[in-house]
Amino acid sequence: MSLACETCPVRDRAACSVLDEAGRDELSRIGRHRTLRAGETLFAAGEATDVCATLIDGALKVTRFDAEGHETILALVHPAGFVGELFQPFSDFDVVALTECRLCVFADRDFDAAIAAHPELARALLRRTQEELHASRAMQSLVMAGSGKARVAALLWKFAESASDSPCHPAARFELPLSRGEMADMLGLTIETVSRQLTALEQEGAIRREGKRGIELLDPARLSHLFD
Amino acid sequence: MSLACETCPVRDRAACSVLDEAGRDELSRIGRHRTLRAGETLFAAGEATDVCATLIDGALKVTRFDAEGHETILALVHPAGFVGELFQPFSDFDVVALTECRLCVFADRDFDAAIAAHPELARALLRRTQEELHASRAMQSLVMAGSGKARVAALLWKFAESASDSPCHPAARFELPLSRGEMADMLGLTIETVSRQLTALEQEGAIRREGKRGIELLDPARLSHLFD
DNA sequence: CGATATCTTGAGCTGGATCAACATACGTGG
DNA sequence: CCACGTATGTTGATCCAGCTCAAGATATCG
Repeated sequence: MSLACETCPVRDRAACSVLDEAGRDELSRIGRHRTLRAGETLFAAGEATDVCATLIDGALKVTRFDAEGHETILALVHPAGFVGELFQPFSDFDVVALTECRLCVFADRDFDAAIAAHPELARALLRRTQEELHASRAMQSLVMAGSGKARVAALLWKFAESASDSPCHPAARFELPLSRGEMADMLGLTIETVSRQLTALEQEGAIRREGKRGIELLDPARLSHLFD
Repeated sequence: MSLACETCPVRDRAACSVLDEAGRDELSRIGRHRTLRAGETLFAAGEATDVCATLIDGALKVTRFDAEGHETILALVHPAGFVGELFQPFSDFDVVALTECRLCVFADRDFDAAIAAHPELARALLRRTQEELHASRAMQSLVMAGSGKARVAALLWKFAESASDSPCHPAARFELPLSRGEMADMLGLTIETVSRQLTALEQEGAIRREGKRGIELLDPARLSHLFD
């Protein structure tokens, strides 16, 4: 079998995990693996969106460039996540690898057929998409209403949560997965402002920095009360 | 039949339009009509989300209040639109009627069963949700990157498009469906800034105002080049 | 006709952007 | 191993778009 689902690290978390043996076999025949180097583009804005994919390993960003060449990061995609606009002919966003990535890629038309054949797959994808919509709206409200410090604090919190094994409990110590510039692009701020807010948070005793990317949460409560 | 789908004004645009006669009959048995007065709340943040709904008539807003009581409008819902988080136990957002509304309401558990029984319904909902996600991300990038004038111009454009019968062509003249305050809440600006940007756009010759809510597009190109 | 809500306009203030300098890490080749 | 170059991050100084506060203007309605 080409896709070797048996050894897939996300086989029980990805959308395809809701399928039975036969369904997964079918998907494995229409899909193919692909790897991306860090910085490589999966879809580009303006191009035809004829494929979709499940991320097996690594991290992707969904971004948009405005007229002046400024990049906005709209979402991050983690392993087991799904990308692709099944129903829109052209993409308005770029999807780019942040790190080296392994993906399971499907042609849109094949995947749409699989959705029709396997209702539970459609339902799983619906669930995923509703969750993404929810996350997008949460981000939108943060960016629209929150101050620079609140945005940085919320992003730190999100990273702390995803670095922790127990969900909804932030890790006390973690490494930032993004550079200052990437954080700025996610938050609609500049590199300088992100840097200054991190120093401010450190001076207030909310966090401690270790090197460029290491963060220790000294006072999670103080951090979380800055947003929400 | 309780829901009288035969006379429903959105029967060929709503998610349920993909169902055959039998499927629609089934839905009509599990759903019920509800009307909301302007300002009435359908869901409130923090409450259990045990129902979902298709909007038949009127307009809804999806909003969030931050700690200081500031409201952010995250999305508008138009007739044939669908609201409801099928898979999340509690809502993080309020859904409130902007105008008097008629809705077709379903219990989440019933609707989920209908999705399982009718794959085409799941697919239709998936499509709708992907489109909403797309719209949410477009809004997010506008708010993160765009100036005040760009945001106001983009909102005018959106209203002009939805006021026009032909899609993708803005109406030359239309009435603003929102107050200045509601526009400000959608754009992450203040009432004063929205008002000032409208005056600026009028002085530049891009638009002409007629009374408080009437807008005439004098120079659509000048307007649209401000964003995107 | 006054009362209340909505909108516009003006005058300053401020948070984050911009511009600029410096610091630190990390190769790569001499 | 060190010298240098590049990428990344920090800090300082200034500027400006949009916020805040305040005053009028324009409905709309009993």
